[in-house]
Amino acid sequence: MGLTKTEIFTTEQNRIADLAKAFAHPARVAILQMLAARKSCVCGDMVDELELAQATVSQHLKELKRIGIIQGEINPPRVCYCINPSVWEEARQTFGAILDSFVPVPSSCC
Amino acid sequence: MGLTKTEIFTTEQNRIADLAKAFAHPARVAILQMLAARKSCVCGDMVDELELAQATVSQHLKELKRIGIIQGEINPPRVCYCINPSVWEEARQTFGAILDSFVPVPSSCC
DNA sequence: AATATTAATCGTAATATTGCGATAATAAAA
DNA sequence: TTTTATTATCGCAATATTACGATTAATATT
Repeated sequence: MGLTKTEIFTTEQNRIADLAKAFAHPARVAILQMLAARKSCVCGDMVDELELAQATVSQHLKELKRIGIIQGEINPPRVCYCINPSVWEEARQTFGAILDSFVPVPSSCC
Repeated sequence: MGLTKTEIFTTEQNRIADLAKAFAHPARVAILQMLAARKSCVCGDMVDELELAQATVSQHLKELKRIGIIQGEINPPRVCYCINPSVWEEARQTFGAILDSFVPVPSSCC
């Protein structure tokens, strides 16, 4: 098939998956690292840093905007992108919670 | 094209992306949540919990094994899956580090 | 008004992912 | 040895993702 059956999972599980998708491609990791470090902010500068075409970078930015983890401010003819602090915090909480929910114990089955 | 240019990114960026992929599909989130809570452990039990075919669940387990975040112990005719504590800890460190690397400041550009 | 700069979008191509039925593999149990 | 139970793998189909050239859109600048 090739279509994720989102309806059989909880809203939370789907949101976790979406937040993880923000980090699930090395180009998006690179973009988020740049924005987190405030190394660059303008789309064109990021295109220069990454060895990817402008259209490709723009597409990754669009996906990050869809998830909500970044926001753009039009400053013609440039667009300045920034991390959305509240969604970044949501990601911190979300990954923190799930990753803290497992505590290793010696007597596990394997 | 459709092929991620892994060679233009750092090993770290590619590893982060891989670890994120473990959580980037709601079915895998559900599997990891079950394993973290030790709710179930055997493949067949997970197939019962999830409304997905056995082949599909097996494929997600394979991907999680490739990433290293789970490990399986053959206990014929069953296979018991568990979280790999060291890779889980790697994920904790990795996501913790990247998510802590951004600190909001009021005077940002957008 | 014409030009230049920058980013978004469109169209296309190729690879990846998701999902499942059918089959194979494995080893215990009868 | 045959049967049963469980999981992995194969083959296929459909959708998603990644990537890029070309074009469009928006707005300063000349």
